[in-house]
Amino acid sequence: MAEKMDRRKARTKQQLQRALLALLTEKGADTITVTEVAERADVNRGTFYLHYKDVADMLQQMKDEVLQHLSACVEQLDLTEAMLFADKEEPYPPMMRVFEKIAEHSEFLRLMLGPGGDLSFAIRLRELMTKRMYHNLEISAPEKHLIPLDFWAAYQTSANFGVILHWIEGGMALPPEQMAKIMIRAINYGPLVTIGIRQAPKG
Amino acid sequence: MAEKMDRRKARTKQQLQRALLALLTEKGADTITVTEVAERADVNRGTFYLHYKDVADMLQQMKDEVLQHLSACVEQLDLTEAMLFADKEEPYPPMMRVFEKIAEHSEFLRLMLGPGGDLSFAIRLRELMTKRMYHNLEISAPEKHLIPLDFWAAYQTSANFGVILHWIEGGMALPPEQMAKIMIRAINYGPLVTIGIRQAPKG
DNA sequence: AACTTTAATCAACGTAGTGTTGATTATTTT
DNA sequence: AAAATAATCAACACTACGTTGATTAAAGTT
Repeated sequence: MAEKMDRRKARTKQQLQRALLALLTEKGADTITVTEVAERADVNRGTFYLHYKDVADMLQQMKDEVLQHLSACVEQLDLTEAMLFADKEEPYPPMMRVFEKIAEHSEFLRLMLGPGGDLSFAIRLRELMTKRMYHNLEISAPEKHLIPLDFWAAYQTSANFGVILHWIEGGMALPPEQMAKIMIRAINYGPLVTIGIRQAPKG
Repeated sequence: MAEKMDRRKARTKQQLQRALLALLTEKGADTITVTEVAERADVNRGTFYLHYKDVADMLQQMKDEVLQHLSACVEQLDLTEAMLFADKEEPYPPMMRVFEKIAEHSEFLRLMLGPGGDLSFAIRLRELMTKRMYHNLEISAPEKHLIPLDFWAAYQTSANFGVILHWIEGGMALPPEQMAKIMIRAINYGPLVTIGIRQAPKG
């Protein structure tokens, strides 16, 4: 996947990415020009086109990379396993690793998920986060209920995503370990109880 | 708030808005030019500048208008009142009016909340939807709990917003009446139970 | 209906960013 | 040391921008 890259190519690509990141903290993605990125990166404008088609393409590639990284972590999650940890009052390790990865890309994620961010990216990330978490539960969920199943899923997935968003927006004040705990609890003590998949905790 | 407008001014403004809406269904907002909007609206390019600063400004004004309309509806909500209707199995009328207003602006909302939409707008809408719903509850919420209060709020508000998003994304298949029911149930039978603000329903 | 005010049109202008080209220089790999 | 690859630079035509001033059309006003 990652072929060896010419040192020069890798270096200028990094310069360009840093430049774009810096510009994103200053102004909206829409208003950033190739000229600006190149100037900021101290690179000839023509050089930019040796790497990317335009600014939008560059951003897209960066998004894809981050999602790729996060995806690998999320793949490791197993909700059934996670529930055991919730009862033991311990953070579920794979969940911790997810939050650590998020923290690793904090700057980029904060930009892409805040106002001025990219809704398409947020939607993809939400799907990534929740698809795997619930794909094995859907079968066992009851057919008829107070709320249609698809709406229940929307409720649940958005809720979990909202917790993550809140963490990112708040500058990731809490450590990944505590976030893992909170997340598991949210999943465990949330509407899962209501919908009857899981027994209510004693409290 | 709405002063009488010269017929011409109102007419061309409408033409421009229709043109922008049409273009938004075809391509990303970033790539839409003043020239395109003017051409599509069958209006001189210079005329555009008599109404808006640029395309971004035009979109912003349209967003503000829609949010203004929705805000008026949401103002009418009272969560305490709403809970009574949940028990009675009836849709809470002010909630219905909210969903009717959403349906009224369905085209625009679908565009702004889907991929390619505007995250800033989504965030503002989420805040609008949920701020009023929980502002009176926060006081009565317990201090210490399994999940920090701000994370619980993030969970809850995102969850509710997710339900609305799901409805919009799905083409608003269910009628506002049924959505009002679902929404109230989600609020009522959700983690409110868990956090102890409300007694668990008998089921 | 005549008058006045306001909008929209049109052509033209300099400006800025775009995407590409070909020739040249610098760096890395082999 | 030689070959291959990247980055630089200047120049190009092109497109959209935002603004201007003069003109025409349509609305509101008395």
